[in-house]
Amino acid sequence: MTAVRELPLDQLLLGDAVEMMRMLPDASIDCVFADPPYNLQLRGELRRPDDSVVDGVDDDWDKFTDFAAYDEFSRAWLSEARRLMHKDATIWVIGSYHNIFRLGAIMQDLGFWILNDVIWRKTNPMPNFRGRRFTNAHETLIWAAREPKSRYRFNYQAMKSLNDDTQMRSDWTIPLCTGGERLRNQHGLKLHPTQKPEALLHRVILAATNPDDVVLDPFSGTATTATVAKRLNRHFIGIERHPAYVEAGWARLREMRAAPAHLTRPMPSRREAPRIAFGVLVERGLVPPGTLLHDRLRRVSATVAADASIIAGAHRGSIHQVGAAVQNAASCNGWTFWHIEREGRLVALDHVRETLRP
Amino acid sequence: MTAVRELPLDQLLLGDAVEMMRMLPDASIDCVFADPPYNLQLRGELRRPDDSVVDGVDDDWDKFTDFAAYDEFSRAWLSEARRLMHKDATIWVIGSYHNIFRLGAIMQDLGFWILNDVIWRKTNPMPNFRGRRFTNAHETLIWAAREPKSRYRFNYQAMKSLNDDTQMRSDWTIPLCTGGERLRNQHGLKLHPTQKPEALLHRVILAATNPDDVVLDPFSGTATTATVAKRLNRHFIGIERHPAYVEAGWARLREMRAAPAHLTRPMPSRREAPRIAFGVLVERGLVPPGTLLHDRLRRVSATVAADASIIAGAHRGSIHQVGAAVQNAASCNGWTFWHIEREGRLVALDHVRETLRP
DNA sequence: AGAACATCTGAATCTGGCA
DNA sequence: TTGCCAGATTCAGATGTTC
Repeated sequence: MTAVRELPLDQLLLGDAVEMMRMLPDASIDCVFADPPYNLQLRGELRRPDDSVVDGVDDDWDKFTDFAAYDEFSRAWLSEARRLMHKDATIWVIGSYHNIFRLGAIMQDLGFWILNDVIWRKTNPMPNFRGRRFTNAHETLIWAAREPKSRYRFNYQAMKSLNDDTQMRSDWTIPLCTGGERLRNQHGLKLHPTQKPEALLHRVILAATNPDDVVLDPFSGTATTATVAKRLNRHFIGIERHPAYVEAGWARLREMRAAPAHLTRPMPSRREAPRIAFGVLVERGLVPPGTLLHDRLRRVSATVAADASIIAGAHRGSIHQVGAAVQNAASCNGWTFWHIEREGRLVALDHVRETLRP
Repeated sequence: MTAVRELPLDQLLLGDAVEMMRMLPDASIDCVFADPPYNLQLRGELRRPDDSVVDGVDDDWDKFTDFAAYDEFSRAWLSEARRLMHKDATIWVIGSYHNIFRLGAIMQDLGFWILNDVIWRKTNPMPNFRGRRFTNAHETLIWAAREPKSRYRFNYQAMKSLNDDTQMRSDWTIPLCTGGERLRNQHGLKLHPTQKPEALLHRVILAATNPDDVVLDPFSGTATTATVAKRLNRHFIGIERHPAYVEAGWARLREMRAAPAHLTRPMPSRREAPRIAFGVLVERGLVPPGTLLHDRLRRVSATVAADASIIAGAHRGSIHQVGAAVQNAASCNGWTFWHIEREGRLVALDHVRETLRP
């Protein structure tokens, strides 16, 4: 494969993460999700965190050789990922205490701007059999923008909606991937040691992308990221070096149907809603010239002029400017500060404005 | 001050962390708890939606020019701490995404052996006022042994007892330090910007030390670590460079009474652990160690231990077991059997527990 | 006295579009 | 790039005030 101009959209690419990423063009990716292997073994084999817990090999880590090799490997793929990300793109990286501190520090050194660390709290973690430590009941995700000035996407209202209408917190309680979702071979053994739950990717993708965005997973495994991306009408590119995983991933993708497009758009946020100027309310007679505006407790009032400026004593200007002036404040949201009287009760301008929205 | 041979036990030392640690002898400390500056990089004033100003951390001690400066500072104090720790000692370090990845990587580089990363889940975090990120609802603790071969202390049964008789997980749900526990100045403002809850230190110290062990806190602040260590009959050494904090710490220590020694020993590990959900009340100070419990008619009484077991005569165990034993009954609901005295009246534990529910 | 309501606050890397 | 300014944005819990 040689470098391509056009992105290979909705593909699982068989090959090494860094080598394959080198083929892709700069600034072409909207979001990266990466579940990197955590250790480099002597034969170049890559192991993942859960593997080490089961096998008990975590105690055998040779820190001097392996930390350096792991850091070099991490810098290589993170640098390539950063090149592929456009200015406002974000990246998610998941790991455990074995590797996440190194990954986080390297990301900061490369110029990524951490937005949150997010905890995946497992409802059903593997117990600690030897009773010598706390049950390892979580993994850590780092969510970062390409750079401090990125104007990154965050679907705040969608996350709030997903969480009973309160802000989504940095700790997510989600079960392990088990049961029918867990891919198995002919012998009923799990196909991949660390298959992530689709619920986790659902939240990641819904939080940080829009429909038709391109999500890259450089350690695709059995294509959980790609599968959820397809369901949510996002484009995906997966890279995986084990042919068996790629094959299983394609089979999984064939089974997945995308949800109807209108259901996968994030909950519209007020920030992104079309702006409605106060003048429109005046023009259309909802707040005719001469109307009296009051603050919530009727301590101050103002009069609406025909040009949608308002007048309070010596102050004249926008609803925001005059609201700030009468409070002696630096700034003010006039939409929520000012009210009009309707049937004897005060109603915020913000509420009046709602009647103009679809 | 010059180097000492004997440890200055149960003292708050006024001075710089690294300089003061240099005075102390090698391999003399059993456990370190460190809450270093987080290197927050706050760019401007932040206001709540109601336009009030958030009182952020703007202290000089949290100002570093860049990551390199922060790393150098971190390597210096972590190296000294490691020299002071004996072979089997452990260290706890708390931080947020701003600094914890750098700290974790440096700890690994210095030869510490990470045992767990532990998440402090805050029940009542400050929201994200701008709706641009996930609510920052947790902080991360790293628990590490001095070296891979350390035979470190972990009071497994005490942790299990504190957690409803199931293994203590790596995520701990504990509220912020507020209310009466929060130290304030004459004007009612918080004395220290980042005072940690005693419940957090209770769990840390109970998990990883024995009575009479020496706990070092190189960034002692208002002496939360020292205060909880005293309550649990551990020795402490606190280092703090701000005289006002040291003074407040001494005042706080004078108020604290150590619990009776036999109540602060961890639950014997061979013993069948009781089925309780009582530990949270002990940890949060609602039923502090040493509290006397009575039955409704004050015919029998028992004493609360730090690990939430209770003692009545020769009986020691859960509130349920001891309740059954003193009645010569097959079983007993300790929540309704045992009462504490409040303003001269007996209140059932079940009622005390209600205050922790929403 | 107690319920109902109002106010305050906590380790925070906290906006975006247009001229 | 910088400056201006419209306007979007909060949860749990403790404490204080009013009815």
